Amino acid sequence: MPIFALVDCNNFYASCEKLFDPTLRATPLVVLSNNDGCVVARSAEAKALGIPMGAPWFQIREGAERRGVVAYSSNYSLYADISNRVVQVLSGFSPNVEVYSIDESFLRLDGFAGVERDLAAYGQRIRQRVADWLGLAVCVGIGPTKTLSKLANHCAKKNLAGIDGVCDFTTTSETALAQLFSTIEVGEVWGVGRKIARRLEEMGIHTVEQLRTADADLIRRRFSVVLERTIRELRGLSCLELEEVAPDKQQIMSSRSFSRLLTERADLEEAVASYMASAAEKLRRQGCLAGAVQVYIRTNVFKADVPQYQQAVTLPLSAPTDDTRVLTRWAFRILKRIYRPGYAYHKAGIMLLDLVPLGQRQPSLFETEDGNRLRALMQVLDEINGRYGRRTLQFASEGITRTWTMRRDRLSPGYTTRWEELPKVLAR
DNA sequence: TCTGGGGTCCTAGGACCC
DNA sequence: TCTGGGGTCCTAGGACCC
Repeated sequence: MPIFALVDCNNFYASCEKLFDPTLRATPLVVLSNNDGCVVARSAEAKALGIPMGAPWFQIREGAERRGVVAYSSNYSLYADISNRVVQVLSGFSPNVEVYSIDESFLRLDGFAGVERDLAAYGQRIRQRVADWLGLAVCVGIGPTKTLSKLANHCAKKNLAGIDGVCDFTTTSETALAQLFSTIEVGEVWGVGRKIARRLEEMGIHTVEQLRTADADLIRRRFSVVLERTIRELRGLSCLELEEVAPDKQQIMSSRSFSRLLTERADLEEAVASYMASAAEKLRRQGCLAGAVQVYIRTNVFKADVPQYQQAVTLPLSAPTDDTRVLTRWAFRILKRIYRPGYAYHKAGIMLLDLVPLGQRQPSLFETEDGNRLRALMQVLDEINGRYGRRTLQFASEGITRTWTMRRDRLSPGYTTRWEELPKVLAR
């Protein structure tokens, strides 16, 4: 029988911000989405004050600040770096780790039950080491399936069945499990979102236990095989495997809201060129070529009183490519086609689709350029930017003054990723 | 003034094939 | 009155996750 552990960092972004600034230790703190838009993470203190997840910051700012809440812009290079360190530590506890998201990893613990006195104690050692080495709090959920380990993690966080942040279902009796699951809302289950939860409620299924004991065939017919699989996982039958090697992306997207509304095509071109540059870099890192490009632009959907417009066009390429210049050229063509003067644009995005690995490239019959030379150029570009920082070398089309880039008014230093921003320790 | 970004999977339906 | 059977592929839309 497989055994999964799900390790999840508590209030991850907020905790990262507190890590290098001890004065924030007891401060209610929130982290904002790109463009300083919405609350996407809250420290325990901010949660205790009732700051809602996802709230637009401009709406709640005044009240929150009055109560001492401090807001930070998202600092993804910091979070990504800390995340990698957490994974490093976790790799010391299991040979099989799946990095599920920036703040969650699944571990296989099969066989450990024979060696360890009990898995909950092992979970405690994981918690202790992450706390000692990184200063972060994590919770550990353990179960015979991924879905159950997720649920165990939920219980550990809410202190439902776990003691001190660890909850192990593998040693919980069937009766105790049934009793516990009767107290948890069905919406807490991994894979049951708002819509499905509502439909289940209409069928009289309110708790995890009711879903677990529901008629799987009926659920399959009324919903889908996905939810049926969830039921089997809740019953302890493992249907989802550990994915240790992240599969290649099937599409790469890059989009941002602007810090101000844009009306000129030239400004939109700068944004589209910038998004394309970063998407194409990701594409090359994955060793793939894009077979199609999509560009979209839109006005601010929240402003009902101004003229609205949005348009997206996808263009298949005659030959797949990873060359930023070629991709940008096509993106500009699409932009030219969908751009309408007279609107105030709020957001643009690009997508790279139909990705194929380099080795499966189907050359065009009419190809004349030397592909290797072009590839070398992109390689040099990526190496320089990888070594000296993003946009050390950039395309002129990405813009120089770039007055439209997203707002990041409260950005913390790159504590672990920029030499000039390393924290200083002053000895006296 | 101000409302995020980036993904995956499944299903239904239409077009097409023999 | 009555109109087959068995498939594949693609796309759009909807659900979910973080």
